[in-house]
Amino acid sequence: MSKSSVIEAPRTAAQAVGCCPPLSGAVLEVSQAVTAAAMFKALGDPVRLRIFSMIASSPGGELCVCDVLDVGVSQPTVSHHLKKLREAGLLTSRKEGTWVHYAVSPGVLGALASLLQLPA
Amino acid sequence: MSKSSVIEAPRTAAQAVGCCPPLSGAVLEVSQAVTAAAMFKALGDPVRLRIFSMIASSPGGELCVCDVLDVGVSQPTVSHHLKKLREAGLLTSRKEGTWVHYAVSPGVLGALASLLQLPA
DNA sequence: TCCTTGAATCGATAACTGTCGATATAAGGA
DNA sequence: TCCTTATATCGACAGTTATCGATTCAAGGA
Repeated sequence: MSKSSVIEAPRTAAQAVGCCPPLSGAVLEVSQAVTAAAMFKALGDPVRLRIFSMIASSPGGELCVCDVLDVGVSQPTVSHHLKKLREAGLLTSRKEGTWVHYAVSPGVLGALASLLQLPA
Repeated sequence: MSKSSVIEAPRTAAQAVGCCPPLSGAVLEVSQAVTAAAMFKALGDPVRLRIFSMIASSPGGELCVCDVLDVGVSQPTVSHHLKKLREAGLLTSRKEGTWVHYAVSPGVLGALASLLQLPA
C-alpha cells in the first residue's frame, strides 16, 4: 500500500449506470433503476448538491474536506453528506496525512448525462 | 377553457435549472441548488424513476395513467408518485375524458443533462 | 509523551417519505 | 338514474433522513 491510500466507493456505480439506455430510449430495468435512483437521490439534497458542485468545479478536480466546511451546516453533517455521496459512487476519497481529499468519481458525470439524453 | 384542460406544473423548473452553469463549471447558488435538487430528488426513487422512464420512452411522448399501473405498487401509490414528478416540474398532465395522460415537461431532460455536462 | 487539529462516528430527535386500504370524485354508459 | 371505470385524496404507519452536540480516532508537532 502506498502512503496515500484510496478509499474506494463500494461499487463502480458509473459502470452500472453507463450500461443503461437513455431514459427516453427504453424502460429501465428494475436493477438499473435501483442503481441510478441511488445516484439521483444522493444529488437530491440541496446541501449535498452544492457540496458536489464545489468539488466538481474545483480547479484541481479534488477538494480537502476543510474547504467544504462553509456550506451552512456543522462539520459532522458535512462528513455525513460526503459519506452518502461516496456510498452512491459519486465521489472518491484520498487520505493524505491529516487531510482527506474528495474528487468526483471518474465517468460518473458522463454516465448520468447520457442517461438523460434527449430522444434522437 | 378547452375540453382537454392542462394541469400545469407549479413552476417551470426546466427554465430554473436551464439557467445554471454545469455542476463542474461553478459552484451552484443556494436557490439554484434547491430547485435542481428537487428534480434529482424526484428521480431518486426506483419506482418513480421507472415510471418516468416509461413515460419518457413511450412512442407518443405521453402515457395514460392506466398504462403505468404495472410497476409493482398499488394504484394510489402510482398516483402519489406521478404527483411528486409533476410537482418537481418533470411531468405535465392532460385530462381527456376519464383518462389522464402524463408527458415529460418540455426542456427538462436537456436542462438536467446540461447541468451534468463534463468540464470542457 | 502530551497537545492540537482534521475528520469520522455515536446517539438522539424531529421531520419527511413510501406504502397501503378505504374512500371520494368524476366521467361515461346502460 | 344507477352502475362501472379511471384517478385522486385521506388517514395511518413503519422506515428513513438531515441535523446537531459530544465523543473518538488519527496524524503531526512541540
